[in-house]
Amino acid sequence: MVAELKEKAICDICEVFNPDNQVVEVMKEKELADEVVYDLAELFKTMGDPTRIKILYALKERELCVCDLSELLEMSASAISHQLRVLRNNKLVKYRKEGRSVYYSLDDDHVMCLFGQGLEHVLED
Amino acid sequence: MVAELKEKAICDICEVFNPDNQVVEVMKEKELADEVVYDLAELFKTMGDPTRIKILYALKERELCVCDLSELLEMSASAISHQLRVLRNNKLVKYRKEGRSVYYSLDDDHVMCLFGQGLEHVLED
DNA sequence: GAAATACTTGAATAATTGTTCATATATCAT
DNA sequence: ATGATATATGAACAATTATTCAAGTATTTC
Repeated sequence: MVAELKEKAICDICEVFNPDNQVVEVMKEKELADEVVYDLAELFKTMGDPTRIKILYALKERELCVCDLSELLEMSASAISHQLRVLRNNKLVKYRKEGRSVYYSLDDDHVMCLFGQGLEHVLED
Repeated sequence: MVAELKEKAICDICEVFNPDNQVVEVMKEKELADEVVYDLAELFKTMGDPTRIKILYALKERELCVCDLSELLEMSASAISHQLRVLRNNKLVKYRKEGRSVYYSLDDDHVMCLFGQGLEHVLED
């Protein structure tokens, strides 16, 4: 059962179920296209900051506005807004305006998947 | 069958099979411990550089020595060595000495898992 | 309209980072 | 020992980055 799924898996822990997925193809390539390398680096760099990690984690269940995040992380609204822009530019969060508030939420599931995988690495040994 | 596995999953795409895994527990927490936040950020920051992405990807199947990597990426051995140190410090690669060469390889599966998840995000839309 | 609130943005500054260059260590061949 | 090869490391420099501060826009309330 598990073996069956593993056929298309990149590794034992993280399974990719989408059968005709580009990822599997790209991972088989000998060299990565420069653009892919650059984009990947940008993605990881974006997740490579404690403030942004906290923001993403805070958004894991519910959407929050800038001032919610500002209070939660005990940082200025300006600092939070700057970081949200970085997250937005890298498609890690999306937003929704309501009155004078702007509500942010995670853009897709990949973010928390990466989080989980990262934790696997960090928590081991 | 898949549903059965999904019970313990963090998200639809990336499955965590280890049943008594710390990750699942940590992800349920409201707040992340500062140390975990910092370590996660360090991990992602480490993967957030094109040169290091290329090194990791080059090591995905076979171990390589510094001068192999140096030729492959067309960079000085010094630059490669500096980056390998960063990767070593963050436990993303391990090494093995043989004569005057030092062979580097990926430290564990998580690295390529993160890669796969990262690609999922980068390649979509 | 005026004041208040929520957020964004640009400039400035301090801190961090990637690469280069020079130098150092270790191993091997002669 | 000497010279050559493979790697590591420290200092230096340019480039990038996170936060702060001040000023800007947009929306609501009075």
